[in-house]
Amino acid sequence: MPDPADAPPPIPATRPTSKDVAKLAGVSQSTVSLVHAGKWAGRVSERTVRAVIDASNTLGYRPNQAARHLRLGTTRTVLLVVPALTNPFFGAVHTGASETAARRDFAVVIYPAPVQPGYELEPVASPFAAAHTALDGVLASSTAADTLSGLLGTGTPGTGLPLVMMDSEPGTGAPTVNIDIADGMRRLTTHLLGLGHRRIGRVVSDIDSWTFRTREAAFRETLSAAPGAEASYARTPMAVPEATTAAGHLLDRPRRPTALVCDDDVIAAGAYKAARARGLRIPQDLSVTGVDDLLVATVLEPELTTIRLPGHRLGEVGMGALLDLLDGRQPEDAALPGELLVRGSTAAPPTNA
Amino acid sequence: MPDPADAPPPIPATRPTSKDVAKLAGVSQSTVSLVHAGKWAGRVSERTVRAVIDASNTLGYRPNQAARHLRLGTTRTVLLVVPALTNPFFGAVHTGASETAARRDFAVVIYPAPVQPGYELEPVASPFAAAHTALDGVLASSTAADTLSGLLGTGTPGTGLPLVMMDSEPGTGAPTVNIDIADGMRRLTTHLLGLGHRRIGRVVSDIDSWTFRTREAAFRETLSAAPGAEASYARTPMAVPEATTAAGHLLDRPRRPTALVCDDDVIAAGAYKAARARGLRIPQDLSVTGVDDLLVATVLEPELTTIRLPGHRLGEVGMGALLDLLDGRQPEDAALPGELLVRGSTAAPPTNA
DNA sequence: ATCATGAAGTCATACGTATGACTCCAGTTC
DNA sequence: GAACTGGAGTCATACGTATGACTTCATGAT
Repeated sequence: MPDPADAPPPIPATRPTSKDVAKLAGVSQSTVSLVHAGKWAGRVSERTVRAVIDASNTLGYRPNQAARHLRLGTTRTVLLVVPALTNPFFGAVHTGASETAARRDFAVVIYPAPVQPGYELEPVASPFAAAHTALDGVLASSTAADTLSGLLGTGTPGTGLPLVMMDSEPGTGAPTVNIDIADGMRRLTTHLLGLGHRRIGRVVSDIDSWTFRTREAAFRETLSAAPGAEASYARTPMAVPEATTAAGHLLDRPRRPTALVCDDDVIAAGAYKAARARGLRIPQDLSVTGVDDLLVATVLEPELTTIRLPGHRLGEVGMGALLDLLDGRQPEDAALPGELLVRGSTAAPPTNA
Repeated sequence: MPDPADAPPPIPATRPTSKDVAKLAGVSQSTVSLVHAGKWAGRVSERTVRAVIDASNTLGYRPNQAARHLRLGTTRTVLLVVPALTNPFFGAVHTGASETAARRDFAVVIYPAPVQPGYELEPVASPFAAAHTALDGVLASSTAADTLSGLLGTGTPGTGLPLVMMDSEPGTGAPTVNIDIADGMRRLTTHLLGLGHRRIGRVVSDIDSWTFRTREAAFRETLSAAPGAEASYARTPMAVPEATTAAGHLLDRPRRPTALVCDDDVIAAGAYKAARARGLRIPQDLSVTGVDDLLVATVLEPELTTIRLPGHRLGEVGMGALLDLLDGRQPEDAALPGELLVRGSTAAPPTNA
């Protein structure tokens, strides 16, 4: 049996720990921890700090997150609940949110939630519950606040999870960060009324959530101020084929609307198809508007008049509010302005209308 | 001083632990752990199991993830690296990936990476490094494999992280899961050649990655088999305005191409704009094709002939491969078929061409 | 010489779980 | 009655970190 002292120094296959670094640097594990936490001022000399850093680098040491999570009682991970990432708007929200989170050393886990109708509890509950205890907070979008907060359950003690809602009814418990879509919708409606439109069709989303209720309320409120103005309605899922059908119903009415105000750009794309199928020219025979300013808005011919929603900013501000909440500061409800973009799809109604 | 025995039972504000459950159920902490892990067969009687479950429910107990991560040396969290979530294709990839992950109790953290040019290392490295030790593996898409694997560093011992690449050069280290875009591109090119096109313009992405190199290689290979066929090129970022300009250059050439084969649907949307600006009708004067089958493909008029990429499936299969890898099984390289969708944007070239 | 002071570290412990090694006991077998 | 068996649990410990309490030592003040 060879002398063990002659054996090459054992290279551990496992990830190095603070103890390994301590041994190499000739200090205690505490010191390593202090250095890595940046809390060594007045406790560790600069020379020792350098030695620890050098040792850490040669070993490729990274603090074990699981251990610090356990010790600190925090995971620096938050959950982002969005309806579907296949909608680029929520891609933007995520990007904004995780940039802000990263800046404050938080990770973001996404849970894409089924949208329709309201919220299915089952599919949300299970992966969510699994991650439950590994989360510090939740940033949720476009959903019934009560369902979600029921899920977060302040019922059982110590179970409540800090929550910020995006695009949701303010004043219902959780802090909210919204896009001021009411303002945008008023400006849009005013724009159409100013062009002379009086018979306006609304192609609305079949999702019952704050943002769509608000869009409709702002529309009606603005319309009611214009004498003689009237509205007709069609409801549709937010997909092109269905929206085409829904918009078609409005266009087939005896007193055809001269403008279609759609709840988002995808629905507007359907409206274009319906108009085209009936030989109606946009904007000469029919004005069309959307909401979102997605890629399709500028691909449509003519380009779509729409309200640009600041998704990226929404994510930033929403995440900022959540992180403030986690720091113990109570964030104020926020409302971000949308922007009316007037493009080629709106014009004065035909004179014979 | 009142008798402490008379004080009401202290209700802890903190989350209950397995110890609390144990006390309530009158068993040891070990037993609680065994029950929750489902490993009690032959070690705990059914009556006791029920008692533990009841106690857990009344207290609202959830195992602390940080503690089990530490104990088990695993976090059940993987990183998904994608270029940008604002591209709905990657939204689909994420959805597929996280569904598969959830089914096996894994969480997915996204890191949206800057695409251009190649990969910036700095921005990737920092949030990534932070999460580094909290990850079990990485599923990465569309990037230079060497940059990323350098980041994952098998250099320092014990630092390597299991990695699966999507849409990347096979055989360069990590297992790959790709879309067989070469096959799709061959079919697409054959389709155009069959219609009679011989002068074909290529509007290619300026990103240098496997998928785009492969598209081009398959195109050229197919074209070279057709006598007299020739190709012209324009390079562009994947955004509508730039693509419009690039496609315009091709259309302004003396011997104008009769078809434009674009590297994706967004670029194709730009080609539509360029054609329209020059009074060219699609498909009578010019055929156009894309790749992806995004929403825009069916919004364009006429609808776009394109290759549908199974993004959702890519995410599923990619995540499956990664989880297999984590289980110690070596996954095989996979290639998923794309689907050629012939729509209204392709037809025979004009006879006078 | 004695004491206080502050710098530079180390010690010991707790976070909550999972699990291999035990113990204990009621039957059973010889 | 002794030895064994298997069921039902418990014990003790380790995972890697962060941090309040402690120690040590040199310096300067008294």
